[in-house]
Amino acid sequence: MSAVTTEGILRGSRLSVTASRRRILDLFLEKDIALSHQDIEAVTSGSFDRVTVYRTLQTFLEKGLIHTVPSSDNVVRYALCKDACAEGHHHDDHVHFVCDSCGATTCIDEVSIPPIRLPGGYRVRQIGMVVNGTCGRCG
Amino acid sequence: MSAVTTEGILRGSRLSVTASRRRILDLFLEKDIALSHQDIEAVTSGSFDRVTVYRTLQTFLEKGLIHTVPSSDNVVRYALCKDACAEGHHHDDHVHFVCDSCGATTCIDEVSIPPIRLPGGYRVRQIGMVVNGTCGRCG
DNA sequence: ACGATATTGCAACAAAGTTGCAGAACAAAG
DNA sequence: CTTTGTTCTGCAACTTTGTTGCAATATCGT
Repeated sequence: MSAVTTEGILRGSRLSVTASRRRILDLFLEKDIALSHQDIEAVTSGSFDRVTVYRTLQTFLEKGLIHTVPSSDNVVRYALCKDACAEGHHHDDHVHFVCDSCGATTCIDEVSIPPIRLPGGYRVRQIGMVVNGTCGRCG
Repeated sequence: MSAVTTEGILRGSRLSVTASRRRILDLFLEKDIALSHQDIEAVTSGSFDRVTVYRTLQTFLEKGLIHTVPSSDNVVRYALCKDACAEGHHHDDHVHFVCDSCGATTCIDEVSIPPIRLPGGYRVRQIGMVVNGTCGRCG
């Protein structure tokens, strides 16, 4: 298993390698937290068109490179998928953490979501879990 | 403990009782599912100004009458708080269910969220859980 | 280096949410 | 039931966020 690099991920995705894709993917690898469209815009400010960022995120989603993170505000955030994710079918059953202090959203891959029993009639397909609190850096 | 009524809730909230507030609160009680701004607009279509709906939801939030429900799309949905919620401080540790089929988001008060252990450094304040699947009516 | 294909930027648009302000509705008191 | 101070609503104008079509450009395999 090779180190996870921007180049490697892009090659593997069978997508054309372009400056914007490289840059955005770089950001995810470097920051290692979930990023919103706005976050990305703020950092790359003007290097690419707004539309390009939207489309890049959309493409990454479809190719299974990133997944969306549930949130209570109205902001969609995306995070890098780890190995187990494939196109269309996400292996996304890890806990997401949102720090009250620094606002960062991180995937906690070490902790998987506990099973749950629902009242009769409900059929469970997927479970999402978001924990709010303070992270190691801020606590 | 008295029955939960629109009038009762509004009185208790120390807010002025107005037509729009009564109507919106009615909707929550009647539907018993989480509603987005758009859902409300669709039903009340034009009875009130868009702005009034935004402000009413905002006010209800602040007074602790409703809470936001985490979701994976970019839509903020609100649900009625049960007894335990107070102004500012929500007792919101129940499971939310989103039906793939009918799209309804419901609060499952019967099931509380299992405790969880995070790696060192993290401090937990609140946990949110969203289950996707099919509900009793659709399954 | 070339040609087919995929990607980008632009412009225009649509949808979602916010703000200030004047007029209307409300609640409390007489 | 009327007055009065306060709160709420609707309007208009605006900002932000997200989408679409199309021409120009960059990418990739050969």
